[in-house]
Amino acid sequence: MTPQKTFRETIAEGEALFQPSVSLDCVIFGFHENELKVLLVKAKASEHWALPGGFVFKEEDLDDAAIRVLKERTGLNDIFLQQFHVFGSAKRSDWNVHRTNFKKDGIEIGPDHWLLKRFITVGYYALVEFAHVKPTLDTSSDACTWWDLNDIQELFMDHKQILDSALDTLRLQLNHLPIGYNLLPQKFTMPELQKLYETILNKSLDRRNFQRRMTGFGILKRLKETRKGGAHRAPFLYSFDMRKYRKALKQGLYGGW
Amino acid sequence: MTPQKTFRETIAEGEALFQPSVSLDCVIFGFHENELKVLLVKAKASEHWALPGGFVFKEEDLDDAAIRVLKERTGLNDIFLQQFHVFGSAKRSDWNVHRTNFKKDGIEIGPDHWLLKRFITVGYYALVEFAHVKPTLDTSSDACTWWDLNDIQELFMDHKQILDSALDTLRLQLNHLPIGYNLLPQKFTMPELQKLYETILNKSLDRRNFQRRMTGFGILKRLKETRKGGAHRAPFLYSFDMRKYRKALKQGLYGGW
DNA sequence: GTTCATTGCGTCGAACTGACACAATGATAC
DNA sequence: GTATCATTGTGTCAGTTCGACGCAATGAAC
Repeated sequence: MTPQKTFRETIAEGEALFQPSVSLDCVIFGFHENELKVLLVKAKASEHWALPGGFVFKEEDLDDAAIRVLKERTGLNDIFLQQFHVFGSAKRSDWNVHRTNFKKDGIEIGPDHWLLKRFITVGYYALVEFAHVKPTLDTSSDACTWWDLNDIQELFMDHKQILDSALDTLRLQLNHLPIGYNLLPQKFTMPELQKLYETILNKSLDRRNFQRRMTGFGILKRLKETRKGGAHRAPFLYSFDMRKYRKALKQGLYGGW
Repeated sequence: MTPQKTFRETIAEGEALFQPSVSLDCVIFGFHENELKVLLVKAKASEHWALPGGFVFKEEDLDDAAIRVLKERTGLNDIFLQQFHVFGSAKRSDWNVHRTNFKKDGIEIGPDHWLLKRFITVGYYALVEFAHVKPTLDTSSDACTWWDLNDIQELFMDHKQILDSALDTLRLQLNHLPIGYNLLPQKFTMPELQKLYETILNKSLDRRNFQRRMTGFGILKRLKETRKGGAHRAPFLYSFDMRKYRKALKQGLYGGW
């Protein structure tokens, strides 16, 4: 069973397999070399790169479908994954434009084909540890790789808008959720954590105030080790105190009212 | 065209009219007599009360469908309305249980009828001014009325869960959005605004600190008038400074980082 | 006019925030 | 081996905010 064949199969049998009208797209964030990255796929159906997405099997929970898509693209289970918005504009998909692209691959689909119908898509965003991800092709894609957030100009259909919306959500969540755990390796230094925050917020923070604030949350454990090998003074390594981390995940970092 | 007839028509023609698989439900919050209220409908299809909901026309934007449902139930346009979560469990709907209820109303539907299929529903929550709402029946309901939040025990399908989720979202939004504008009349007193916050958060706040904080946001205008007629000192009336209010809606009340 | 719950305004110490100083560290250059 | 120097750990300090509470003014009820 070649990939091409399963792709054809999916296209042929999709209507029977999937919940109609509904799709999902994942904005998968990673952090590498002090830059925020997004995992994109090059869809066969288009010239453009796209967010990894998929459809929901008829007996499958929506959230499980998102977990499945993530697992298929990254090889990862047990990941921070959250829906953030539904994109339901009537005109958001224009698959008909892409019929010709299918043709180029020798795949003919009729004008009433299920793939050409209107889809309402649920946006999920995921935070993953860059080094653990093995970007994996699926049968409907030519490529699957990390993109630097700053290099992304135009994407398939409304996927750029979905991406921007996910970034907004991430920036908002940064205020009341302990984000670092999902994007950094288990052990990390304070400057690394700060770079992550600076990158997401796109603004520089005071080193000393940042440290005071983060330690103040009480969700970090300072280890005895330091990160040697840098050109200067070796910073301490930290890891998350999982008990307090989970508590903060539920309650939020700020009490609010 | 009697209501009963359009109900039958909708049931008969729905498959051709609506986007399959997708529905939406609205959690409509109001504030009255110092209590948080939710607008519910008594569905013909069930013994239970339900959230006002609907389906998406084939050429209609998802958000427009929510606006339409809200307009139909409340008579209101131009309302604070926001999607907050998608409920996509495969087992969330068990319409088959309710086939018998249709039968009681003399409506027979087959086992493959579109209404019995699986739906993924998008949850919207709305904040409305209680006094402006005219609860309006639709053709699929026996009743439509306000319920006190505390009196709601069990609802249709998973609607109680949807309601609880909306309330969580509202409580979270309270931290960074100027909420009062949508739930209170144009002119209101500080104690009234405080009661609203206390009701939503289910906890009492210090009168003086509340006032300092709210005025500190700079989105309120104190009017020259006072609310006479109360048994004691007449409190000043306030209204929202719309320019600063809209700015706060976009930027959030707290800077965060 | 007295009563009294409620409202407007203010105070005070504790906690937090932003800006910055200074010493310690550790690889690199010489 | 030692000087260099960017980077890190820790601390200070003034300005601001926050939670708790005091007190006088108000206005309907008696």
